[in-house]
Parts: sequence; structure tokens; C-alpha cells
Amino acid sequence: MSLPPVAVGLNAVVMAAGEDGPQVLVVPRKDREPALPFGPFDPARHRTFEIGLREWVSEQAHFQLGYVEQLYTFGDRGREAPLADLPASHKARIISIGYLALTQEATALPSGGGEWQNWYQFFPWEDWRNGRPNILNDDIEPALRRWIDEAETEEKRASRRDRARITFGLDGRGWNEERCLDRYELLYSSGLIAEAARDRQETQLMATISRSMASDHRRIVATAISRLRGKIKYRPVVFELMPDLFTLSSLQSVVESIVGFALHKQNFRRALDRTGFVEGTGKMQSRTGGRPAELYRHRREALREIQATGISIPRLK
Amino acid sequence: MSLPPVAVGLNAVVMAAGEDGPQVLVVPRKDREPALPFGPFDPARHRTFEIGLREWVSEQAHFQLGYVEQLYTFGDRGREAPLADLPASHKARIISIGYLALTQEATALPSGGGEWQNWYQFFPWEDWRNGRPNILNDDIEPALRRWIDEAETEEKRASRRDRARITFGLDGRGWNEERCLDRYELLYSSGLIAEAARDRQETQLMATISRSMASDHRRIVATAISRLRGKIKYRPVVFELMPDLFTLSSLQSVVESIVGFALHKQNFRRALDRTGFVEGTGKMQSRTGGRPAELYRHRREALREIQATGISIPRLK
DNA sequence: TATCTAATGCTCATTTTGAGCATAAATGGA
DNA sequence: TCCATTTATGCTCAAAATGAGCATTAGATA
Repeated sequence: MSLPPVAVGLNAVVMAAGEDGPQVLVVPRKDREPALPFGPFDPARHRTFEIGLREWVSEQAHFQLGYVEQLYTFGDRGREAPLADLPASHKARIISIGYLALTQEATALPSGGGEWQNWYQFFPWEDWRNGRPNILNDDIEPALRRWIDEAETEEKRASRRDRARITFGLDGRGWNEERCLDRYELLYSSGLIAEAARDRQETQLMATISRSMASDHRRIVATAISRLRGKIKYRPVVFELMPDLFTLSSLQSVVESIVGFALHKQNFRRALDRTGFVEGTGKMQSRTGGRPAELYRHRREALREIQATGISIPRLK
Repeated sequence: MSLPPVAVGLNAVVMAAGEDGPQVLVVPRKDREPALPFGPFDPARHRTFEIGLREWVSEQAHFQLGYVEQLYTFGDRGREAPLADLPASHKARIISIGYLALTQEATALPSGGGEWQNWYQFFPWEDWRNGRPNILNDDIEPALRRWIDEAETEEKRASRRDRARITFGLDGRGWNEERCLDRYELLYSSGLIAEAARDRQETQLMATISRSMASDHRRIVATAISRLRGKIKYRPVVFELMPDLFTLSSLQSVVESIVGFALHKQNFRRALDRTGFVEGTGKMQSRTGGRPAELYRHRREALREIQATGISIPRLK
């Protein structure tokens, strides 16, 4: 017995964060939705997926990846919406392995390749740094309630209601920032996301509440955000995003970019201090307005000394 | 351009825990190493990987999977050691997607299929429930020190030393139970694991310090253990392993099976109580010796009410 | 009935959080 | 020059969560 062919795609969600908030590297495509950096896995050339991914990104985007971790392998039929630049192994089922790559503050990119875009363009409902985003009350919640009511049986309605409550924290249930992927998937199921209509080959106009991406790439980005929001709490991964020297405020602002809400400054510092992950250098930075801030550096040695945990996230209420 | 073929295998690490400690479902193979339940992904038949996995496990092991999550996709050349029962798409590169499945206490299995085996047969160094396992002092540490000294340059030796220290907590550095996969990979790199010699096609006899598995299956189990040990702390997944009614002691013993060390009983209960995940039923169980214990049940509703976290793990020192 | 073995209940000293008040050091006008 | 503004830092205090143990309770058994 011989199985139908399968083609493997490697997708990179390359993230950075700086002055302009959290960034993701996307490849713009003329008159089409932007895509993630993407390349086929070639078993003849690549001993491992990661080697393939690095080679591919460096070739195509002239960009050397640093920290990389595998996210998830997607293979649902009907959600792949093949990209034009995929080698046409005709009728092959496409499965995509998503990777998360973290890199220092958005460096200048060679033109013609990828460009940095703010995450929250694609996920405006995830940005609570300045309070609850309006899009939730104005568009999402009403649409979700409509979707709940549309279900045929009371049982199905109850199940939809539960799902919406948990993922979006409806009815005073509290927002859990790590549920970013669940929220994306719910918006997809309920048809609020442009990709859903596209995958069902509906031509119906969508109320565009956010920017969409090629294929299932926005889903992969949502996976990356969820992973990063979780991981930051139990592994010191934030430092992969920081330059060599940074102020505590800039570190805090990067963490806030990621988790999507504001933190209590003093408590953030106190907890950070206890981890031993950072060390003052004595150098100062005079930024715009206000007292100059000390520059700190990441103590990589700390990883060896202590039980490596992440960074505490004291939510500001 | 057309890429060489790729075959996708779906592997399930099915876990349970009961009186006899933590169990994993393996398929014994005559005169060969045991394997995980395994099946090829058929893109023509399976809309999603998970559907394929469930269908496959239910067909082959007459076993319905409940909780399932994807672990990782492995694709390193040279570590796959093809299984005989793989459909021979000649020369195809085999990539395997590992899944973690949790199920209630080891139910009787139809004979001829899989059978339950204690995890720690495959990972004896991971079981600290009765204190530090002897195998660490007797076999592993000396072998690791030899491996460190074998490196050619001082720089390489330092790097090996660091790696060994962090993963195995050498020189009083503290054992981190979540590093199970790192430890397996280190033992593999340092040639202490039978699979390493096999993959290098050495015929050299191995000091067998533990049972090995087919292909890269033990690596997948190590991934599952690491994932589960981490996840249990921030998601209430333990309950997937429990029967409807259970005593707090049996719950604790399941948690201990997973994390691999003993917990402080009173503190475990206090913390568990606060989560609101369990509820006494008033029914009692008179077990062997000692005062009868109350039977509790899992309050699934709790997931909706509270910010779902995991179970606190108050280590007993 | 005395003894053993678990299951439960409770206490107490430490640590870790959550919230804020207070002070310090630049910058940019008035 | 001096003051209002804007950040950066220091510190305090009450509340909650943890880590360790002692004490009591309730069946099973010799």
C-alpha cells in the first residue's frame, strides 16, 4: 500500500519588540494577504527541520535566526489555502510546521523581503494595554451573541455560550491572555474572521475587524502568541528580545507588549530583582523626559545558578 | 521542482496512573524492542491528524482515546529507525508526530494489542519518590564525568559540564523534574542509551541501564513526560487520569507518580482545596489499614468559574 | 481493648503579593 | 533661575500563600 503524497512546509513566526510595540515579520504579497516567511522542507537537503528553517529564512530574508522553537504542526484539510510559491507537488496534502523565532529589536531589513508589522493589527482584541479594546464591545461580543443564538438546539447554544464565555471572559469572567489561540479559533468558527469565509469559498463580504493573513498563517501567529505569553512566565525568554543593554522600563514595556496588559512598575522590578536575571551596569540613559534610567544587562549565568523560572507578571488593576 | 517523498507517522503516548504507578501503553514486539502505538497518517482518509490518530488507536488497540494533545513533530534524519509495520514508501523520509493521550486508570486491555508498562522502567533515573535513585550515583554520574573528560578541548569539556550540571542537577544544583527530555537527550548524546548505539549502527554492547524502545519512541515518551510534568502545574489535567470518585490520597499519589517525587500531604490538600477543583461526596472508602478516606469528585464546572490554573506541587523535603 | 495506620485538622513563622506613598533627577518653559 | 512635568527608584504595610510540623480521629487487627 502506498500513501498519497504529503508536502511539509516550514513557517516561521519571527518576533521582535521595541519602541513600536510587538512586531512580527511578514512577507507582503502584491494584491494579496501578507504571509509568514515560508519554505518547503526538503528531506534530501535538510537533516533536521530546524536546519531547513534557518537555511530558508537566511536565504530568503537575509536574516539569521537566533532562538527558535517548534510550535505546532497543522494538517487540517481545508485550512491550508495553498500559497502560490509552494512547489506544486500536485494534489499533495500540505502540512505546515510552525516555528517561533525570537530576535532582538526590529533590525533594519533588506528591502524586498519581509517587513515588521505590529502583532495587534492582526489581533486588535488582544491589546489591553490601554484598557479593554473597544472592538470587543462594538463588534465581537454582539457578533458572538448572534452566533450563539443561531445554533439550532438549546444544547448547542449552551455549548457555544460556554465556549465564548471561557475564551473571551464574557459576563465578568476575567480575561486570560494565554487563550489567544482559542479566541482566534472561536472567531474562525463563528465566521468573524476573513479566513473562515475564504476557506469556505464564500464570496460574501466580511466586516473586516482585523487584517487577515495568507493560508492558515494567522492561526500560526496566534499559536505563537499563546505560547510566548505562557512561556514568559516560566522561562526567561524575554531576554531573547532585548538588546545587550536595556532599561528596566524598556524591559517592562516589552513584557507588556507580549502579555497585552499593563504591569505594576514597582512590583515588576521587585520580582525581577529577586530572580537575579538582571544586573545594573552603572551606565545611565537619558531618555526623553524624566529622570535618567540605569542600563541593565541580562545575566546569562543566572540560568545555571538558580532554578530557571520565568518572569513574574504583576498585573496592574 | 518536485520534492522527495515524506511519510508521516502518528504516535500516541497513552498514559494512565493507578495503584501500580504511572503507566504507558506499549505494543510488545517479538524479539524486538517494544513500540508505541503507531500508525501512518493517510491524507486521503484523515481530515485531521487527530482523527487519524483516534481512528488508528481504536482500530488497532480497541481503545477509545479521550484527552489528546499534540506534543512535537520529529524529523531528524538518522533517528527514525523505521518500524517493520510502516508501509514501505521506499526511501521516504519518515517524520513522526507525537501525541499525548491521557486516560483513566489502566483499564483491562484486549489481549494481543498493547499493554501497560510502568514509565520508570524506561526512565529509572526519573523516579525520586523514594529518594534519589541509586542509578544516578552508580552509573549515570560516573559515565557523564567520563563523557565530559573525553571531549577534546577544554572549551568543549566546559560546555559538556554545564549541560550535565543543568540537566542532571550535578554539584548540588537541584533536580528539575521538567527536564526529563533534556536528560534523555543528554544520555543519548553521551552514548548511555541503547538507542544511540543502534542509530549509529554500532554493535557494541551497551551497559543497559534501562529498557529501550523502538525507533525514537523513548524520546517521544520523554517529551510526553516533560510536557505532562510542566502542564500539571498550570492546567488541571490530572483529572483526566482519575476515576469519577477518588480519595485525596490517590489523587496525590497520581500527582507524585507524574512529577516523580513525594509531596507534603497536608499542604497538598490545603492548596487543592483552594482551587475549588474537587468536592467531597460524603461517601467513604475503607481501604487497607488506617482511617477511611472520603471520596471526592472533580468539579468540572470549576473550570468555568475560576481562572483555570493547575495544581500546586508542594515538594516534600 | 491496646496498637497501628492513614486521614484530617490546625498552628505558626516565613515569604511572596498587591497597592501605594514618597523621593530623586532630568527637561522645558515662564 | 525656579517651577511644573515626567520618569525612575525606594520603601512600607497589610493580606495571602507557603513550608513545616504537631495533634486528633476513626477503622482494622492482634
